[in-house]
Amino acid sequence: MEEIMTMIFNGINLVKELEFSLSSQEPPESDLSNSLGLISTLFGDANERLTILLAWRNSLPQHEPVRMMDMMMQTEPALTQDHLLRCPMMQTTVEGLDTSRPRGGWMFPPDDNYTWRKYGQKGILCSTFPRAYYRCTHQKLYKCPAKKQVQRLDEDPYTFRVTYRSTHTCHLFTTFPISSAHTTTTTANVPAVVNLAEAMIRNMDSVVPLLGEPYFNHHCLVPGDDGDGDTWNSPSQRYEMSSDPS
DNA sequence: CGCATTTGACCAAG
DNA sequence: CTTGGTCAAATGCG
Repeated sequence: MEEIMTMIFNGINLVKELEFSLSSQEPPESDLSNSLGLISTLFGDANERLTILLAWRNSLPQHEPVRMMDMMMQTEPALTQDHLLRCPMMQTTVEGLDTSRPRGGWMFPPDDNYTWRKYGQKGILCSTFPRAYYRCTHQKLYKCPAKKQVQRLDEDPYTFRVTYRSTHTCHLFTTFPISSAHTTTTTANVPAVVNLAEAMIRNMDSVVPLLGEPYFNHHCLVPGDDGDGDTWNSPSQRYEMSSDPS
């Protein structure tokens, strides 16, 4: 939200500058066009982000989302979750999508308020893009077993599948905000989605301030009950790939 | 210097 | 053997 306000104020400043330049002299038409475009983009982006934020807030349950997530993960310690993160403005040009490392201008999938350390990356069969493996930064300190995989989708290079596994135990040792609010819930999966989505939006606001229209296509999957909990869900089978039945 | 990332090697499972 | 996941040395960065 802070970022949205910043964008609005920036827009206002631009308007003031434009007003000043108009009152003092007639600026070149190209400058005028640039200014107007900038202002329009800024306000447009702010509006879109505000709309999305409001939409998500309206869809939020009343419980505290982080707690919902924690509780769910603790009741299902072996749970694996898949999410799709859509990042339409990931890069200004589409070239270089095959690259595996961020360069200037790259925008990576929004994070989830946890700190992750990358420990591996591997090319995956039938997938153009490599899969990245992350574990919790506090794995050593707190024996935190949380891990995640990030995989860019062939059929939509702007979409990342993020697969979570194991629960974070690290925040039990930190000042992570834990309210004493009730944590009972009826549906286990939906709140996790909401939580992630909100986390993503928060992160978008703080990390990618000039990103236009961050919208997300994220799914939370009911994990297959494979019993041992030692296998990751097979994403390609758990997502309906409407366009590509690879 | 400490921490994170990169990347080839290694390993287990099928 | 192939494949996905992890390790760990090398490297980069603040």
